[in-house]
Amino acid sequence: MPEPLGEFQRRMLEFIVNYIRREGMPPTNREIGKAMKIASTGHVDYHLSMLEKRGYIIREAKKSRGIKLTRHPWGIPVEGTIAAGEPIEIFSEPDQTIEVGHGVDPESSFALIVRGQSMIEDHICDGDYVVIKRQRTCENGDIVVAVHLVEGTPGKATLKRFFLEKEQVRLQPANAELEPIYIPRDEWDREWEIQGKVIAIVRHYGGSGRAA
Amino acid sequence: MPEPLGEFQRRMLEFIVNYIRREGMPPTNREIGKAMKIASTGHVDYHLSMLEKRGYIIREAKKSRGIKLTRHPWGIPVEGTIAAGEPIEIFSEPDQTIEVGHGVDPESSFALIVRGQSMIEDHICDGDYVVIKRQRTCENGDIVVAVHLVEGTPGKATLKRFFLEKEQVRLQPANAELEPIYIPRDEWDREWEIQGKVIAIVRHYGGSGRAA
DNA sequence: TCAAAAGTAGAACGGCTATTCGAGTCAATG
DNA sequence: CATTGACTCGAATAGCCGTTCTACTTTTGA
Repeated sequence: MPEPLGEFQRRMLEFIVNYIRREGMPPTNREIGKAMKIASTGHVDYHLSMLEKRGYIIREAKKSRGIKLTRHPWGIPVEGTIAAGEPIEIFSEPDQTIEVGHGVDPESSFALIVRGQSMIEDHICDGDYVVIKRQRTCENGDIVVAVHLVEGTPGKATLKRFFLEKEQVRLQPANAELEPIYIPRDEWDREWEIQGKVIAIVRHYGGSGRAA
Repeated sequence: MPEPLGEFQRRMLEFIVNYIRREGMPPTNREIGKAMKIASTGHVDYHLSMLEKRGYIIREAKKSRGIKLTRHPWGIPVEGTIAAGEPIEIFSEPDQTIEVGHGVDPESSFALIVRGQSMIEDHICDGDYVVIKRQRTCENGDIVVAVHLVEGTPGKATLKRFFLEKEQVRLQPANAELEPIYIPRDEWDREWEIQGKVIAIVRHYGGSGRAA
C-alpha cells in the first residue's frame, strides 16, 4: 500500500514517529525543520505533503501538530514464525505488528509466532506470540532464540531453554517427546548465536489468533 | 499520590484522556473549553493548573497542546486476582494497569491476575494476566468470569470454561484434579452472572511477573 | 541537451494558542 | 458581617503555527 520513500523522507517520518513516542504529541512543522536541519517551514510543509500523498500520515489542515500516523507506532514487528520440533527459518513478514505496551522498547524487541508444541510444557502454545528482547547473552534457564550460523550468516533459528553445562550447551525444548540439542562449547562459540530472550508471551482467543 | 478531584475536574481530565486516545494528540485549551462548555480560555488554564498541581498532568509552558498525562491512558485496569480451585473475591487494586494495545477498548475490558493452577491444562498459569471483555453472554467453550450472586449482589467469582448442557450449566476448570461445577438452569438464571470472557492472556517473564 | 520534476530557501500572512490581568460571583468560615 | 478561597468571565497580548508565494538550484528522464 504505502509507496516507498526516499532516504530523507524516511528519516523525517522516523523522527515524527520517535517524537510522538517520546513526547506523546506530534511535532510542529518548525520542530521537524529544526531536527531535520531544514531552514524553511514551507520546505517542511512540502515534505509533509509528500508523506501524506504517499499514505504515511494524515494531516488536519490548520491544526497545530495536526499530524496523524496511518499506522500507530506502538507495535513491535512480528518478524516471522518459529518452531517447534525442527528449527525453521525466521521469515520476514513486514508490516505485521503486535502491541504490547509502552514498556517494551520497539527498537530492541520483536515478536514471533510460535508454531508447534515444542514449548508446550512451559505453557507456550501453537499460535502464541512470544516477545523477544534482543540480546547476545542470557542466563541459565532463559528461553532464548538461538541461531545456528551457517558460514557466518544466520541459518536456522529455534526457541529453547538455555543451559550452560560443563563442556556443552544444552538447548532444552519443553516437550518430553523432543530431545534436547547438545552443543560442545567450542562449536557453540563458533557456530551459534543468541538472538534474544523471551520476556513475555501474548495469546489471543477467538477471531484471529488460534490457540484454542 | 494523586489528590482526589472534584466532579468537574474529573470530567475534564476524562475528556483529555479520551481526546488523546481518539486523536493521538492532546487537546488545546480552547478545545477543552468548548467540550466543557467553558467560555474563557483563562478559565481552562485555571483548571489545568489545578490538574497539574494535583499531579494528574504535566504542562509544557507555551507549547501548543502542551499537556502530558502522568499516567498513560493505554492501560486497562487490573481489577484483582482470580482463582483457582475455589472461587475467591475479585478485590479492587486501584491504579494498577496493564497495557495490551490500542485494539482493546479500555472502557469495556479489564484484566485479572490468575492465581493457582485451575486453568493449567489450557496453559493459563499462576501469575498470568487474563484480559477480560465485559459481556453478559457467552458461547459454549468460552473461558468466562462467572459470578455467584449472593442476595443480588456480586459474591464470589471464578474463571472457568462455560458449557450449556441440557438441564444445567457446567463450569469446567482445566485441571483434572478439580471437579466441574454443575448448576441447574433455574439456579443459573437466578443466582449467576457472566461478567465477561477471556480474549487474551499476557505473561511476563523475569523481573516483576512470576510464571517461571 | 533540454525541459520537467523534485527539492530548497526566505519571507510574509492570518489565524491559533497559552498565558496574564482585572473584575466579579458564590459558598463556606470565622 | 467580613474574609477567604474557589470558581468564572472577558479581554488583551505576545508569540507560535500552518500555509502560501516567489525565486532558485538540483536531479531526473526523454
